[in-house]
Amino acid sequence: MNDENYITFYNLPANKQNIILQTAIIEFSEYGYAKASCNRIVKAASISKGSLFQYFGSKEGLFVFVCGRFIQKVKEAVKHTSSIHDFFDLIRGVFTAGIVFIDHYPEYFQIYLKITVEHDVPGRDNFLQRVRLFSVDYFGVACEYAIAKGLIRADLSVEMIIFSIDAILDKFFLSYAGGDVSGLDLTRLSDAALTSKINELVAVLENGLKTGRVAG
Amino acid sequence: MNDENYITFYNLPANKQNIILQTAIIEFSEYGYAKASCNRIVKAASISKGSLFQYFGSKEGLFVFVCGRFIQKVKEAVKHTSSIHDFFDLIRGVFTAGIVFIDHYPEYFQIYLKITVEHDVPGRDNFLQRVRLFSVDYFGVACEYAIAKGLIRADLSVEMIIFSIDAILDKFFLSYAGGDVSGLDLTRLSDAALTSKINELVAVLENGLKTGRVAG
Amino acid sequence: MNDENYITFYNLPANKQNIILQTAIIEFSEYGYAKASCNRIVKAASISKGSLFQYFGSKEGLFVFVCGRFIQKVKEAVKHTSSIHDFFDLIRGVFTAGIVFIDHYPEYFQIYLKITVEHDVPGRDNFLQRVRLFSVDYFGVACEYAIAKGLIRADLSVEMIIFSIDAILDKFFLSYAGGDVSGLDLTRLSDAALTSKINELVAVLENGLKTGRVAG
Amino acid sequence: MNDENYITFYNLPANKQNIILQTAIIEFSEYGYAKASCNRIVKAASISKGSLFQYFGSKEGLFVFVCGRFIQKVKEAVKHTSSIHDFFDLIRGVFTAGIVFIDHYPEYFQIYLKITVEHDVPGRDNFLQRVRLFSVDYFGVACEYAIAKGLIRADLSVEMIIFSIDAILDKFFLSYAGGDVSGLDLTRLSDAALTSKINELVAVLENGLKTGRVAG
DNA sequence: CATGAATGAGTATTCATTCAT
DNA sequence: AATGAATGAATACTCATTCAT
Repeated sequence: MNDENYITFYNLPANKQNIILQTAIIEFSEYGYAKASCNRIVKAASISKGSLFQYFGSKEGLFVFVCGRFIQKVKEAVKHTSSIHDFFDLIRGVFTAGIVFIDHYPEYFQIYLKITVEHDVPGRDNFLQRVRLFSVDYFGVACEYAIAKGLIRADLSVEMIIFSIDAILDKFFLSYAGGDVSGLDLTRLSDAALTSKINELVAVLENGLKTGRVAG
Repeated sequence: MNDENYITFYNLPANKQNIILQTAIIEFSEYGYAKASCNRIVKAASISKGSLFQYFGSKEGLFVFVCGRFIQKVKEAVKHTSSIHDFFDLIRGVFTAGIVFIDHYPEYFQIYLKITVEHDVPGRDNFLQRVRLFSVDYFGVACEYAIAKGLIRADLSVEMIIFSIDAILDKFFLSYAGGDVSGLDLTRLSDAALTSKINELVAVLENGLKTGRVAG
Repeated sequence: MNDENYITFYNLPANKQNIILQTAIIEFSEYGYAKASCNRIVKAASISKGSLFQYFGSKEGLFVFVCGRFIQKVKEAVKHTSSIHDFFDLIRGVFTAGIVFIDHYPEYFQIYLKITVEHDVPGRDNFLQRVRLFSVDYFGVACEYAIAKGLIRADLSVEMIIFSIDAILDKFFLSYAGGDVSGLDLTRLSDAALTSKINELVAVLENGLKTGRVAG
Repeated sequence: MNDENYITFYNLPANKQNIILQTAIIEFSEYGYAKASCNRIVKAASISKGSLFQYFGSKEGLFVFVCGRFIQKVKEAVKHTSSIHDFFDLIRGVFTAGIVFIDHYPEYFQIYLKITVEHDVPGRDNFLQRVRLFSVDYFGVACEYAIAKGLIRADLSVEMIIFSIDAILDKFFLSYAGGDVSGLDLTRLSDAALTSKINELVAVLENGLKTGRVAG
């Protein structure tokens, strides 16, 4: 399964493709890579064992395929935020985009989380770099622009600014997806309540925690 | 493995106990709970299969035992920060304590990360609540005190303040432990460079990102 | 192994099916359920370990399958006695049918005996109710009819009449199958000798149950 | 564990002996011989593994010991019936003795049942011959005497007479112990109801065996 | 005499992958 | 192109017995 990847699979009727893909996504999201079972997948998707391996060559091939689809969806989800020009509005836009993504593709998000901590996942590093939803490449330009305009403190490195933003986004999405065991439960909040939480977090990023001004 | 737990194990000579414990820690840190292999453990620790189950009753028993040791170590690591009174110094203290912990027990930290995303881990929720190193319970009191003293903005909820701090700490430790694939590599930094990064992050928390003051 | 049971097994060539079934029957008859070994079965049947579980899903699945076949055979064995109208001839017919069954399927009879005293056998109660070869349901109608006709003493309850008959049949079959260690060895008797024993036992029952005196 | 059997065990304080014996009895009654676990026994009896094997040499040795005690109890239970002179009163006496025995030693009775169908039980044949509670040796003399006196039909062989009686006793005790799945449940009957059932069964035997007509 | 740690073959079951049809 | 039977090493776990202390 090196070159002409997945051609047999693409010849399948679209709805059969979808069933197989969905089944695989669910399996990987539930069990991660290593514990996912091809046996369960073929049973749940009602295809023969031989077919799965004909389509994807191996468990690994299937997983790489699923990850590819994942990345496509991420790109689509983030696309429309590119028109936002204010730096902190952009952050808010990313919060929103993330929520929408998790609502649409909760299993993909689970897969992402699993891969994060699982070693020995094929294509792990490559995948994580590409999928890391809203990171360096994305905020980098906007951040440098904001510094240049004097809108952001110049005594902070771009690197650590983005790190801070990423950190809060990561934890927020994790909590929203229900995977966080810290006190905060974002799972069952109304849209308004959620927006309020987001505003608080952006406020922290914007203005910090202290009452008296320190430096600028 | 309910009552008089681990008595057989405790009767073992100390160095044998250590070998077994270490072997188990390494296995769980590498594979998580589900994929960890008792076979590999007994082979690596040079004990018989029967012995492992005599000591811990089950894979689960062994895991719970390892987690217990983990929590002990966490408690020790955090203990000395309790004397710090300035809120942001406390945060710095926690950064340092975390680094020291990860330096001493990198495998424990890996286990923690694995459990974070793995479902069906015995005692998961209980463990995560207890081990969640530097969170709500820990910062809560100090934070409320700082607000009461007027040192921290009152327009932010304690909940979201702690969330922000946790978020940055989590990601920092993750990056330091080498598990983060974001651009930032904290793995090979000198102590001075590390301190500088920490100071930047605390600065963000203290004063936020913006140049002009917004509210207070 | 819930739905479409045993389909893989049924796709096997008939003689392979037979080998596997026979091997399993022998194993269960020799060791009962709990002590029967899947390892021994696959070795004796010359199939791979994986195959056995592909066919039957579990040891339990295999056992249930074997029991199903058992019940089929029992039904066939008893069928032809339904045309017998005289009550004591019917009893004689059941003696004969039992002997024929044990001759044909001695291992099945052993399985039946094992299940009788083994707890924790999957489907035990259900199985015993269905297989209980010549019991309440079977003799019940005939017995009530005989009482109504005045052929059997009315001062005995149907319940205890059947109990008595069952008791003697049970012990007879047990002795015939070689499992009884009472003085009586029915194992190596000629047909004529066997018939004579049966007649003696039916005579006891007849005189015990009948209204009119027969002999003495 | 061949010659000076169990001497170490007999040196134990009586109540320790009892605990060990009881524990073993319960284990064997629940699991039969093959599936009984020495591990469970030593744990439940709170003795060391080494001790058990010092006392009894092996699982087999322990089992044989338990069986020996069993036989003692059986002998005691039947003793007092030896004074009964009427043949059918003797049968009634045996019914009663059996009930009393099962009430006192239900586990022993379970062991007996298990052994009945389990092969590869050490000393099985020997044990079954000796324990077979109320059989040939016991009824033999009384039966021959009754025939000689003309109280029992002479056209039946002693062998089959005893067989019939044994059959009904066996099934009765089995039902009483709750191990029978035939319609009859003797488990929860009052003493009076039980006596009534016994009388019905003895009536069947009496009329079946006696020379003079009794009732009908 | 008592102890209990050590053992290794045993148990049922699952797995990704292959390949003849 | 699709099938699905076959595989054997892997999994966690239990066992009766031994023997040095």
